[in-house]
Amino acid sequence: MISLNYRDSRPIYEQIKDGLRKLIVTGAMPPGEKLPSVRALAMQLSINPNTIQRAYNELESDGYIYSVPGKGSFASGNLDADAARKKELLGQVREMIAELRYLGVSRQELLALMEEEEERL
Amino acid sequence: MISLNYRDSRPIYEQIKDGLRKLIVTGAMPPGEKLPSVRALAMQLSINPNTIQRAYNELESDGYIYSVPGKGSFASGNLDADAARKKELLGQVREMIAELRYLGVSRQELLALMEEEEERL
DNA sequence: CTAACTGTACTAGAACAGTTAATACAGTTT
DNA sequence: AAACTGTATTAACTGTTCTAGTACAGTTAG
Repeated sequence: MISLNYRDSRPIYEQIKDGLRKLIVTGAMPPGEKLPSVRALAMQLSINPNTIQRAYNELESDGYIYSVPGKGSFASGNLDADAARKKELLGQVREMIAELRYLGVSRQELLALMEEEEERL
Repeated sequence: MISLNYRDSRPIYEQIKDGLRKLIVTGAMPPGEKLPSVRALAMQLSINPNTIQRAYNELESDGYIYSVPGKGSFASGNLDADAARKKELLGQVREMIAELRYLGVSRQELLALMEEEEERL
């Protein structure tokens, strides 16, 4: 479900956040679906429950999930979170495209990249 | 020339790396041009020379600059470094575009983003 | 030649972030 | 009642980042 890369310089809780957010925005984890419990996911990934809790906390702050003590944590179809994420991504893509153009990547090459991604839908 | 953001979670030496790489890639720092000395840049930014040295070391490892003891450090028009950076950026852009599409960003919106960047050249 | 510059190297320490560990408590489910 | 849930707290360990101080050798300008 989630895979960790210990060679990655990014902290584990960030990798978990990214992994779960990806599952949610792509619809693999539909709104209302129950996430694995803090302890269960910790055991599955062989890491400390506190690290999972931190990831869940931040995902809840960002509006991607909501947690109910005693019951569990659940995916939350949150439009505000999506809008914020979209804004963030667009800004990053903009910068990268600018650098790629400086690096000599042609307009056609970038368009081809987009078409490629288009077919994957 | 380079600006530091202490609120940024990224380490200072990384911000310096990114800033200098950007100057080099965009041609603002043409091949052969002398970079500020380790001590001069450290004084200008009010940080420790060791931090600058670390940034320069990594930039040299990545092929963006070359350093000559006693003389200084210089921008190095390195095609291999550019190719590696290009590959890295393309991979990231690819992932982001995929996520943006899932977030409901239309093909037209992405194309508009590219055209926008195109006009800046 | 000498003084002031250059990159480079090394050690030591402070500060911080990330992670683990061990408990504990209260609400929910079976 | 037992086993689950999220949540909270405290302590300790580890690695990274950054600063500080010092040193050495090559280069350049006076």
